[in-house]
Amino acid sequence: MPDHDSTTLLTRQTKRRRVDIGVKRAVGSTIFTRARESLLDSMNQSHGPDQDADCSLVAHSHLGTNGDGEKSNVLRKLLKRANSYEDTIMPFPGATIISQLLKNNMGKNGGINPSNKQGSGALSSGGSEIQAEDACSNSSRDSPLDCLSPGSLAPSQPLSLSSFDLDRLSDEHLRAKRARVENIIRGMSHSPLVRLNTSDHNQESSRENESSSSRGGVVGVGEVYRENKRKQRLPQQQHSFTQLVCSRQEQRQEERRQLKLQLEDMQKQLRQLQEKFYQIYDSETEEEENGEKEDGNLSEDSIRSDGLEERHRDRGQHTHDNLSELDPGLFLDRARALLREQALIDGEMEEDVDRRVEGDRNGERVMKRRGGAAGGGRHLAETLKQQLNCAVSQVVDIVVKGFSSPKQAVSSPTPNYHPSNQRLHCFGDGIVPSPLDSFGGLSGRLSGVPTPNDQTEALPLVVRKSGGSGGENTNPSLPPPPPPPLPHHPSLHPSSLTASLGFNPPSFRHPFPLPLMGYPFQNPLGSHGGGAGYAPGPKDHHRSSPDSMDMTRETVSLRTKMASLGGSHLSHHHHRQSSPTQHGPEGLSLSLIKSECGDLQDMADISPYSGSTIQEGLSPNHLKKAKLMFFYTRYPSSNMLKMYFSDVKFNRCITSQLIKWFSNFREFYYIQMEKFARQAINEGVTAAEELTVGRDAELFRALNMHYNKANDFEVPDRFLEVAQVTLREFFNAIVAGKDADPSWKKAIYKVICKLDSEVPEVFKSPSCLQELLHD
DNA sequence: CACGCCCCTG
DNA sequence: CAGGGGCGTG
Repeated sequence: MPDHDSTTLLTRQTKRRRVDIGVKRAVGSTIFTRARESLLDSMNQSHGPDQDADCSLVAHSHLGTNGDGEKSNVLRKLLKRANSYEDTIMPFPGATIISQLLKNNMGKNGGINPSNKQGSGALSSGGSEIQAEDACSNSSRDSPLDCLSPGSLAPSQPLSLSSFDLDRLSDEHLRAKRARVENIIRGMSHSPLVRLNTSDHNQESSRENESSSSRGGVVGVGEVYRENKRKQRLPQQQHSFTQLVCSRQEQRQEERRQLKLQLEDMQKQLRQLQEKFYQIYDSETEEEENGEKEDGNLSEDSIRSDGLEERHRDRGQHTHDNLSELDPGLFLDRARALLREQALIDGEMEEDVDRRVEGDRNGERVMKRRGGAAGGGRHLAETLKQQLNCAVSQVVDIVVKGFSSPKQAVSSPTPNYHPSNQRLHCFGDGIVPSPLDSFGGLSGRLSGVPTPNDQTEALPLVVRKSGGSGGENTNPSLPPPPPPPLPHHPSLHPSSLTASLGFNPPSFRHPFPLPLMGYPFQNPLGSHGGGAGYAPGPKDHHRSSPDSMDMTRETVSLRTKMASLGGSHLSHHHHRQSSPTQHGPEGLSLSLIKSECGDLQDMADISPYSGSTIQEGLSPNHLKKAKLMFFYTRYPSSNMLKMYFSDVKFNRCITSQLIKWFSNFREFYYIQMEKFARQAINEGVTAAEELTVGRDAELFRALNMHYNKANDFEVPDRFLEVAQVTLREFFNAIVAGKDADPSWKKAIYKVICKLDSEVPEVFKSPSCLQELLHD
C-alpha cells in the first residue's frame, strides 16, 4: 500500500534525519524551504483546468445525476460564496469534500426547502456551515463515538470500519479504504436498502433534524446523524443537495487537482534533479574512464545515463533501498496516496473531532490531526510539504551519499583521474576558497590506509586561527557556511546550473553551495583559455557538483592506486596531464597528487563536497615533510615554505604554523646540542675538535629520532656537518662561560642560520614523500 | 603595527 | 607540538 509505504518511509526518513548532521540536514532544510515555497506558490495560483480527477474522492455518480441546466448557476453562486469565505476554506485545504458536503447538506436542512434549488446556495450560506461544524463538535463531545460509528456507515463494510477504528491512526491505507467505502456509500445512497438501514438507526434523529431545521443547523446532532441524514435526504433534496455536492466536489477537486499538479511538478523537478545528478555523475565517470580524450565524448552522457541510473539504483539498494524513492513514479504514488490520506484524515477529523485517541499509536499524527481540526486543517499543505521535503531531501541525501561513499556504490572505481585532477588543479588554484578545505590534510599519506585518526594536531590550530582571522572558513564542526560570492571563473555558468536542475534559478537555492558546485570543478584548461578539456556543451554546468563528489571517489581510487603503484607513477601521470597548464612538476598538478594521496581522503569521508586540492590546513604529512626539510634548512624563509608547500593554500595562519614548526624544530635541535655539549664537557672533553657527529652518534640518533622517526629518509651528510658545527659552537660557548649571558645562544643561532643548504627540488613536489621515502 | 623569533609552559 | 608572552625589527 502506498500509504503504508509512505508512513514507513517517513519513519525511516525521520530516523535518517536524526542521524544526518550538518550538511545533509542543511540540504534537507533548504530543500524543504524551497519545496514549501513552491508548493505554497502553486496553491495560491488560480485553479487550472480540470483535467485529472484521479485524486477525487467523491463518487462522480452524483455529478451524473445532476441536472446540468441550473447547475452552473448554482455552482457559480456557490463558488462565489465559497470565495467569500475562501479565507476559511483555502487555508484549510485539508477539509475534505465529504465534510464540506455534509456541512452544506446540513445547512440546507436547516434553512432550505428541498424544492428550492436556486436559493439553496444562498440559503445555505452564512453561518450555517460554521454552526454545523460547531454542532458536530458539540455533539461529538457529548457522544464522541457517535461521530464515527461504523454503524452509521454502510453495513457492507463493518469490518473495514471497525478495523479502521482500531488502527486508523497507524494504518494509513485504511483511510483510503474508508474513502472508497464512503464513496460507495454515497453512490449507494439512492438505494432503498441503504436508506432503510440507516433510517432504522436514526429515525429519531432524522425527525429531530427536520423539525429543528429552522435553526439552520443540526445543533446537538453528531456526525452519525449527518451521515444518516445525508443518506436519507439525498433522494428528497437531490437537486439542491447534489448541486451543492457538485460545487463542493468541484471545489475540492480543484484543490486536489491543483495540489496534485503541484506534486507532479515537484516530482518532475525531482526527476530533473535526479537526471542532472545522473548526467553529471555519468559524465564524470566517463571522464575518468576516457582520460584525456574527453572532448566530444560528452554526448554519450545521455546514452549512458540509463546504465548510470542502474548504478544508482544498485547504490540505493546498498543503502537500504532508499534510492527507490528516486523513482518519480513512486514519489507520485506517494503523493497521490498522501492526497487521499489527507482527505480522509480531514474528513475524519471533522467527523470525530473529539473522539478520543485510543492508545498512543501515532500520537504525533493524531496531534497533527487535532491541530488541524483546531487550526483549520492546514495540515494538508503541511503534510504535503513535509512529505515533499522528506522525499526531496532524502533523494538528495541518497544521491549525495552515493557520491560521497563511492566505494559502496561504484563497483569498479575508474582508474583514471586525470581530468578531475586537472579540475582539482583549477580548484586548487585557490580561486575559490572552499569551506571544505578545512577538512584537508587530515590523513596520513604514508600510512597506506587512510584512517580518520590521522587527523591530528596540526589541523586544529589552523582551523582555529583561520576562523579567528576572519576570512577562512575552516571550522569543520560547522556546515559549510554560506558560500562566498559567486565564483569569478570565466568558464563557469552558475545560473545555468540551477536552471539545468529544473528549478527556478532566482528562487531555488541549491542544496549545494553553488560556488562549490559550479565553480571549483570547472575545467582548469578553461581558465587558461585553452578549452581543450570539455566542450562547453549543455552539460558543462552539470559537472560542477559531481566533480566534487567524484573527487572523493577519485581520491579513494587514487589512494588505492598509490598503495600499489607508488608515487612516482602518479607524478608522471600528472606531469603529462598538467602540461597544457604550463605547470612544472612542482606545479599544482602535483599538489593534486599530494592531496589525493590522502590529505583529502578524510575530507571525503567527512563531506561529500570535498574536492579541494589546496588545503587550508597542514597535514601530518606536511609536518613530516617539514621535518625532513629541517635536515636541509633550519631557518627557512616564508617564501621558501610557500614554494615547498605549494599544495597548501597559504595564509597567515599556515605560514605562522609552518614557521612555528621550524621554530620548534630548532628548539629541539638546540636543546639537544646544548645537552650533548654539556654532556661532552662533563665527560671531560676539552677540545671542540674532539666532538664529531656521525650517523652512529648519540646526538644524531636523537635528532634522527625526532625528525626522521621512521628512519626512512637518508639524512644528508650536510646535516651531520651542521650538527657537528652546532655542537661545537655550544661546546665552545659553554666552555667559555658564555651561557651566563641570557642571550648567549643567539650568537650560535646566527652562525647556524648561515649553514642552511638548499632544499632539494624534490621537496617542492607534493609527492616528495612518496618519492623520497621509496628511494 | 605587523611580523618573526625566542622562551616558557602545558 | 601548540599557545602565549615578550622582545626586536622594519
